[in-house]
Amino acid sequence: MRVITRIQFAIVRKTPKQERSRQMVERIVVAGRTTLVEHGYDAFSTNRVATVAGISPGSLYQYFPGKAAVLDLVVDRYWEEVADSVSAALSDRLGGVGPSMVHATADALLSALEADPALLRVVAEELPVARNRTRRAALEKRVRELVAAYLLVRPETSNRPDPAVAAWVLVMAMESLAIRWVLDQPPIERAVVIEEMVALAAGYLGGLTQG
Amino acid sequence: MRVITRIQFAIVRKTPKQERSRQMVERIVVAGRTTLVEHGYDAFSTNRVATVAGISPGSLYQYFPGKAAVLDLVVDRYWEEVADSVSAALSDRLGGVGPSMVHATADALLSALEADPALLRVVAEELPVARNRTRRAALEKRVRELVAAYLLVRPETSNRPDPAVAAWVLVMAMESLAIRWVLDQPPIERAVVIEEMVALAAGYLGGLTQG
Amino acid sequence: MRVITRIQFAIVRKTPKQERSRQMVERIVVAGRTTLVEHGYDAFSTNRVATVAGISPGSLYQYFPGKAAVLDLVVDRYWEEVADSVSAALSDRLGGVGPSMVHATADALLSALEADPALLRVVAEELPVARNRTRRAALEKRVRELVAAYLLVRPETSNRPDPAVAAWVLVMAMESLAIRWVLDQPPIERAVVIEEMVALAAGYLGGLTQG
Amino acid sequence: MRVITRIQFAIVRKTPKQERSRQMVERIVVAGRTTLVEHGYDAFSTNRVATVAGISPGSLYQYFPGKAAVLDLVVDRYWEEVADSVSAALSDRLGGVGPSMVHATADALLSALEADPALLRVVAEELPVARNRTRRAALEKRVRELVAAYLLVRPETSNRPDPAVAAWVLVMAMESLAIRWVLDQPPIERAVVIEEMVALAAGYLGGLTQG
DNA sequence: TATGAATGAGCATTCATTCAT
DNA sequence: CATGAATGAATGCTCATTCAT
Repeated sequence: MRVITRIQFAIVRKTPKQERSRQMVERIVVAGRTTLVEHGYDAFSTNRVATVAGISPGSLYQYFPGKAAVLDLVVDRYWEEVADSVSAALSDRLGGVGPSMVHATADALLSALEADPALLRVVAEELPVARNRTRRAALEKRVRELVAAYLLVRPETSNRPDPAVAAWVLVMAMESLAIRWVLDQPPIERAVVIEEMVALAAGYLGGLTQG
Repeated sequence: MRVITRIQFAIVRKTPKQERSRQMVERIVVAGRTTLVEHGYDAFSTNRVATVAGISPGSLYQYFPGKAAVLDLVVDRYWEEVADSVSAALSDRLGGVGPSMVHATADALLSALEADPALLRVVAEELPVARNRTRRAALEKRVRELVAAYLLVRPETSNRPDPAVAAWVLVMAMESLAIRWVLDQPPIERAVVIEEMVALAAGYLGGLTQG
Repeated sequence: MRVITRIQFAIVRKTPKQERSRQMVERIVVAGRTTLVEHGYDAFSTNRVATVAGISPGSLYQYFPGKAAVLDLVVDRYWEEVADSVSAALSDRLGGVGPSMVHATADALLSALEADPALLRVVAEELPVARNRTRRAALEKRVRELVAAYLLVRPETSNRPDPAVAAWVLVMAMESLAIRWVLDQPPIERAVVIEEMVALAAGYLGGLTQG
Repeated sequence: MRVITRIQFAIVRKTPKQERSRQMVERIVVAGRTTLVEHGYDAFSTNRVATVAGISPGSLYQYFPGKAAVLDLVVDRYWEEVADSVSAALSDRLGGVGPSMVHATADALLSALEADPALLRVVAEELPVARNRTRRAALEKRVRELVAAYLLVRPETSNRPDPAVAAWVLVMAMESLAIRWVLDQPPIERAVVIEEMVALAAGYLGGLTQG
């Protein structure tokens, strides 16, 4: 065990150079995220991000090819975090019955989005969506495929004719509801939205009511 | 008839000054919309909008306090058009049975969004959404209240405990699905999305199947 | 006469707007020339030129599409001045005999170049020649054609088989010698260089010795 | 033989340190020249040159005080090559008769310039000429002195009063014509320019026709 | 010595807004 | 009212040079 650990160290550990580079990238991404959250997209200039990161504008370009790349990484990280949470919750319950799975997933999604509403606001509302379109689409696809797979494996859980279509509808609706609930703060209790999301999914699929 | 006309005139007619002003506002809004559709948000500069409107940049500031105000009005108009279509479809069917009403509404919504996909793309994806937040929220509210009223008047159509909450969920889900379907062009037939939207609403409310 | 004058005024006079614009272009060109002469090409930045011209950087772009255009105009003006002097001297003597014509032309060329040696230095030595290549080539061509025409009209003045070739050789040699004499300041009297230039031309053409 | 070798070694061999240094300077100069030829002066950045030389930007500064020094040496080398060719041709014919000497020299000059037109273009047209001024002047001087010496030794070959002046005029004119012919590619045959250059020199000196 | 990450002043250009005419 | 020239702060980015390792 000890030996294996050592070998893993030898393989996984970065050289000092790579390590320092990774740290700078991290500092810049954090600075970018901070800037975005605290001052919005308009303030997201390379000079400002560099200043917040405590480096010179020139140094930023040693780690990123340009402003867009910094933004991309910040946004990527964000959606990745969200997708990770949701995927984890979804995967954990994949063997379970319908409603509780939806419930857990909705809960996980809300939690992930609630973690940093300010960043969610910027990412979802202030950004030229074109920028994060691809990434967001990729993550939606990832979740969608998970859902479609589930529907395919357990056809008795759904009345809908096409699992792919059903997955698209479900993921889109759930995502939108969750985002809007977090951002718009309608006078609806957290537990209530989740219930409603479950009801929406359950009612749509029909078969879930038996689960 | 004459009298009525006069009265209407008295009420509706603006002074010449106001009338001219209204026309200029109109020209500017149209110019802004055109610019947005044809060249995207990046090209939406006050100078360009003024040029397209056939006026000088200075004049634009006589009718709007700044660039943001022009953008706001353009976006307002757009969502107003969409909301008008949907409200009309919804109001027309308010007396009817559930599923067909949802069907008609979804159809109307899709049609409204399909009318100018280029503008929808800009408004929904390129714009700093914060800008049109208020207005869009207002329009969603308008439709939501209509739906809530319906659910209140016909409680048998819904199993959901809180009509206001149900209306929020429904409107949000329908709007999101429609927008994404138009913009992302997933491989789903138009008729199919509508069916799925109906199924989503029907399943959610539960009672619709009986209506 | 008075009437004609008035008409000419009406035709020639610029509108106040055009006049103001012309003055700004002038100010910028002068500022560019000054910058070039006093601080060299490295200092020729749009911001500096604008500052020297007493305007804001943005204003420069109302009169020129970019930095290159300002530089081009400065350089154009310079070579035009030089070519004008030389052409004038050449044209004046076109009917005269050989050596005195060459003498007068060389004198005119030297005088033109001596007028602003600092600018000559920058234009001839510091500039990315690509920039003023075209213009300089055009002016050389202009003078060359004049010379070729002369040689064609008065074949007895030249022993050289091809007037076009002879013109190319003469113009190039004279231009180079004049520029280098002004810039390098070799220990050669002004009168002597001119004499030598005359001798060079006369000897080359051969027939001139009779003039 | 062995002894001689040792002596040569003692004289020629640098200490290992000097030797290594010389090699690095060489690598950098070659890298600079390559960069200049392949990508022009704009690409001539210290970082790029260092990369091409296979060293780090910091190391470059161990061998050169700055970018300018690298450029200077590259340019020096170039003009030295050219001057070597010309001097050689000139020296070879120093004992010979006039016209054939001029012919051979002009031919050598053209050949030297034609050897690397890309570099000639950069050196003669793209560079801030101020940079290579000194060196180029030195090389012109070298050739000039050779010519002056010849004129002094063989006064019968020249009608010109001052050999130094005549040498200046001749060298300048020949050099300029050759450079421009190579770079501008006028519609003149190679043999023809050489003939014209010979005629120019011969006519100028006058006495050559007798030689 | 050699390195190469870090620097930071500087660049050309844009555009929302103002204000004298 | 209308104009449009003028503004000037701000932008993304470069690159010759330095210096801690």
